[in-house]
Amino acid sequence: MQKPRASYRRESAEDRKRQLAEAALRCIQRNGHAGVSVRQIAAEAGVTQGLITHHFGEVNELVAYAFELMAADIQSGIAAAIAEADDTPAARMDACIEASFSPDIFDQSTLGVWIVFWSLVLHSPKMSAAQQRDNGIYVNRMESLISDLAEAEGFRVANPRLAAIQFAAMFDGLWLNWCLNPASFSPEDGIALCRNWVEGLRRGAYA
Amino acid sequence: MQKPRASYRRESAEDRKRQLAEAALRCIQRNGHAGVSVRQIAAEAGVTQGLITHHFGEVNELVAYAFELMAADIQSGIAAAIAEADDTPAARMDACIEASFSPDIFDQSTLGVWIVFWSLVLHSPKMSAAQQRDNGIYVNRMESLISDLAEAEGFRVANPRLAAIQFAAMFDGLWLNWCLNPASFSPEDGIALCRNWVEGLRRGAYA
DNA sequence: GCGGCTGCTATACGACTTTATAATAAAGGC
DNA sequence: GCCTTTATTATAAAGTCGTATAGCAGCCGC
Repeated sequence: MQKPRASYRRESAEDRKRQLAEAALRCIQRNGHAGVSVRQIAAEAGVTQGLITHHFGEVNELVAYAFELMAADIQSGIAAAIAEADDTPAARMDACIEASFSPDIFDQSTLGVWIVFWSLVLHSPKMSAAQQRDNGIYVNRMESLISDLAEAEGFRVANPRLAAIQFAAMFDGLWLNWCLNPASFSPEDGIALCRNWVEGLRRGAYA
Repeated sequence: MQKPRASYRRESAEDRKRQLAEAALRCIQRNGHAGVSVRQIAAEAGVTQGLITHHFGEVNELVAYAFELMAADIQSGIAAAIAEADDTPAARMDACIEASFSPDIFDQSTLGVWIVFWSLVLHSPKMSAAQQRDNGIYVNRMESLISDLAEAEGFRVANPRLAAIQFAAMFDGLWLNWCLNPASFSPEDGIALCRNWVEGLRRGAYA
């Protein structure tokens, strides 16, 4: 009376982990927190539950892995845009701003997943560690952009680190608010607002 | 073999709903999303599970109610601080900033709950409606503060509504980031950063 | 073409979840 | 002091959750 065993493809651990993580992202995108479930994710990936245990031990590990994957994607998107820009601090700063509001990132289903991740950070050490890593990279980049711009254009920023934290927080806040209420402003508005913020830097508001 | 029925106090619907909501907040504070559970909340409130069904029908309703309660608290705290300030636009703006970083609001356990709420908004119509109401009030206030300040001090802000949205998003972003990583900056830093942002306004960065 | 490694399936178990329903007792009106 | 109202308890039913375990089967080396 047993179910006949299903046929399957054997995959490398790395590939499979990625597949599972991507399935997890789709589940969270669709169902929010409710999507964080071994069964749902396994079904989405077209495998059985045991496979998640096998590769990750526990679900939190999988979720943290998915987070890191997504964070790396976002980071590399922004980094690439900056690298492609003209090699002036102003152009690089602007490229960062534009990339942050590009459809790849500034997308409701992407950000919806991101918000769920945030809510997990406080209660999962793995997630917390991953978030701190990611945020550190993020803020460091912002700090460089700000410092370089200040030096190139000859204005002063008293504490570039703090300014960078604010800049990063502003992005997060705009992402969050737009995701929760997309009608309130457009991506172009977001870009304009961030440029204004930089203009404030130039005019010595942070000196 | 039945359990002897426990004695209890009868309370007005309003009081009981508030008690349940407060218990829910404590549970979420303690356990994040896992705290959103009829059983946990009922235990925390010292009542049986059925009572939640009785008063709210389903859990989401209770959570939304708790959200509104907490949102109203935060709003009234900030509103009170503004009302107590000197009646100049600059003083009122500053009071708003300081209140936003006061220990009542800028508190990890408070913000931790808040983040969980955010993550629920996208998947719960009730929560979404409540969030939009709350956010609307919030942004409106910011817009008034900005417009009044601009008029009083004679600088120009091209789009006060958008500026207000950014200001609000900046608060959210700073709350979020500090909550996830309290070591990165202090409340005083947050206040200084927001003042700098206002200084940017004054210097015409948003004209 | 034949073993062996291990990725993978299938299944079971126990704890926990929400929601529904009937019974009970507390409190207010009279 | 009784009677009604209804807030509240107790309990059940049905489902989902995560984790563990046993063994099959795809693939690699030979």
